[in-house]
Amino acid sequence: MDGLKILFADVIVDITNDQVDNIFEYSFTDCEITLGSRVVVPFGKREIEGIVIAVKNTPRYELDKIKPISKLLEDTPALTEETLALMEHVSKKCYVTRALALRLFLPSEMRKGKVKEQFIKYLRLCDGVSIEQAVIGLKKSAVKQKELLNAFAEKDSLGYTYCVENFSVSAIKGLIEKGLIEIYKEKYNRSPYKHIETTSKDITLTDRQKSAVNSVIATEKTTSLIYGVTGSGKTEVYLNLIENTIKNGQTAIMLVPEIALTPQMLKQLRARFNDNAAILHSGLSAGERFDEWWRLRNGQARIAIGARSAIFAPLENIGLIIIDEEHDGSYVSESSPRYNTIEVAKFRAEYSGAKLVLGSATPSIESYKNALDGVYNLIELPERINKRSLPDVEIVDMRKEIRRGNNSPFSSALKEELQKCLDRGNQAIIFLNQRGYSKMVICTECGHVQKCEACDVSLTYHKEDNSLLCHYCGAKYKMIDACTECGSRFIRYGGTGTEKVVIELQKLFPKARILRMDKDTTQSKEGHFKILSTFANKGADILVGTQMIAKGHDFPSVTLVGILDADMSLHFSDYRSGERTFQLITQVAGRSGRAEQVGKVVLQTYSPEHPVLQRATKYDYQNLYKHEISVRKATGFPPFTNVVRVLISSENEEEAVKVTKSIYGEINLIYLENRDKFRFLGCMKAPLKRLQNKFRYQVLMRIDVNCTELIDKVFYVSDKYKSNKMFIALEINSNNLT
DNA sequence: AGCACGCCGACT
DNA sequence: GTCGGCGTGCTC
Repeated sequence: MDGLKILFADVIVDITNDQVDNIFEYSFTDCEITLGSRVVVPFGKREIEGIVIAVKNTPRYELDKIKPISKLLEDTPALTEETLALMEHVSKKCYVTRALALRLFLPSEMRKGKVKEQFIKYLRLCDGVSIEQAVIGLKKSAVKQKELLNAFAEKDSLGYTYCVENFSVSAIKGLIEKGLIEIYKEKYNRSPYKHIETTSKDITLTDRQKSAVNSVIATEKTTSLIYGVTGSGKTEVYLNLIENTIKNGQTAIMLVPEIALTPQMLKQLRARFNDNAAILHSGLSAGERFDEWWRLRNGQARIAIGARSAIFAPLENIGLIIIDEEHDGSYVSESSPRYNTIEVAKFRAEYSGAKLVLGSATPSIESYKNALDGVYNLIELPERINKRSLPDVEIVDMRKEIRRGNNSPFSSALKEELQKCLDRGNQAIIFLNQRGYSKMVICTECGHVQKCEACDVSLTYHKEDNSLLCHYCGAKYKMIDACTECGSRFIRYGGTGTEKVVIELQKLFPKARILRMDKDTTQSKEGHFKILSTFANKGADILVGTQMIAKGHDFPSVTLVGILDADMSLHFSDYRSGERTFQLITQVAGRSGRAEQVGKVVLQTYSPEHPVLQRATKYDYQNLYKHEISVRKATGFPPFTNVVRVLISSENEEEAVKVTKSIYGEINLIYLENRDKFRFLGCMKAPLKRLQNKFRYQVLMRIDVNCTELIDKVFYVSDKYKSNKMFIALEINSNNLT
């Protein structure tokens, strides 16, 4: 019989090393093995997990060297033709091995194979058993057994544990022995955020929302950009689009910028689509993520929701991808593979013929340019629902405050507004982008600043556990009581962090209940969710927090937002600092006055006349865009070029310098041949010149867009220098070049 | 990534 | 003389 016909498979083994970034051939006869199957293969002397990326009749390799596949891990192939193609794409675009790209598609717990499916036991009547007849057959004394049998009149199956609690083990056993009932197992899905209540409100779309929905459906363009002010009801548009997609029998991906935003989005999705929505993000437990992943893979759930990594959701027949707050920096991965979520989404959308919807109140300069150029379908939602006005933004000049002798983190204007807000029983949000107590610890005698031993950065004082933390490498030191240089006991704290703000606020408003939300208070499981729901349920009056409170949360009672350090991001030497600052202010401001009451924003700054701040107070995105785009065109920055950095790091500084010079030399040759395509080329120390004991150098360049082949060349000349002591990384349009 | 092979320093 | 350091190379 030719059922035993030998087939051959191209396999990617799960080893992320450049030297094993090859396709290995194996033989098999098991017809269950197909494209995308996860398998175990012999590799050298070991057994390694791998993925089948092709199946064929004839091998490329010499027959006697081909080993057979050891086993098939799951019957359902983990990847599909589409996700395999995407894997290849990511591997090429991000300059990473296929094995590393593959990991994006699988829940990490699936690889080591540790997490098992969980089963739950149920009881049901055996086939052909009638309750009435069975009850007659029982002895009179078997009261419990009779009760249990009768319980099946209501339901076909009962939970095993439920029966044990309500009847008894012996009753169950008795009935099983008589052949009347049986135990069966069913897969149990550990579903996250079970306890969140679903708010289902019937919503009628406004005309503008309706036409937005129609426009996305009608356009022949793949990508639509919904440019809608905060509170313009973008979410409702999304929900309608998803509904439409599901009705068409297709699937959808919905991305939000932060894990913290998934519960509230899930709430709305569950209200509309029940358990048709599955959540995918790193905040879930291993088991939860595993189950949610499989619910999507086998079609039980057809809507994937999550932060950026959910773009790799195992869905087939995708009809819609939504990226909310598309301008957000979190959509660009900061570690390898350094993928850009929007780029990945475009690939998936084009491959599947799906629609891609980008939504933002402050679109990225690049996206807005694409929309104006007609590459994207532009949809505008210029009005807030119910025509509520955006909150008033008041700029406070902190230089004047200091001259007046006010050294506290709060201006008198902010204090007044806080008082008013609290008196009225409303809630306030205080935003500043610095966690800990103080940014640095300085000796007043010799001026020495405490630094991390492994990195070239000052340490942040955390009062809560009386420690000094390095925010870059995570190192923790004991707080000093004397300067480590001169022994002086006079130590000053420089730069205010959230911890200090809470303490100072508590002094000013002793009766106020204050919550803090930053990386330190959200470490526990569902930590974000707990803090946010406490605040939403008015369990606190003031919420102090970093970046993570800026995004998308809806707190109807918040009428005041204080931005303490609007300058922080403004004076970064980054071409995007203006754009980022504008986005941040608009976003934080959007937290205020979401219900009936008019909101207020107090923006504290040392440069009140700065045009970006001026435009931000007027929500003047149009002029911000005009200004930014002309500057970038003139100076050769994205979206007209790509900023490419080759980062060279090593514990040996001399070697790093040597390699940097060699790489620069080689890139310079490329530059000389393509002068017209380059806007800049230079090599220098990285802004953060030492991190985790490694010295960091960089070759920086800006290359015209559409010249990706030049970036490829840069990669190949740089990558040669990589070794186990010399780290080389290529970054394209990275968010922060530290 | 591992594991084997291979070529030079300090030990019973 | 050997045990063992980790540099280099290979895995279908």
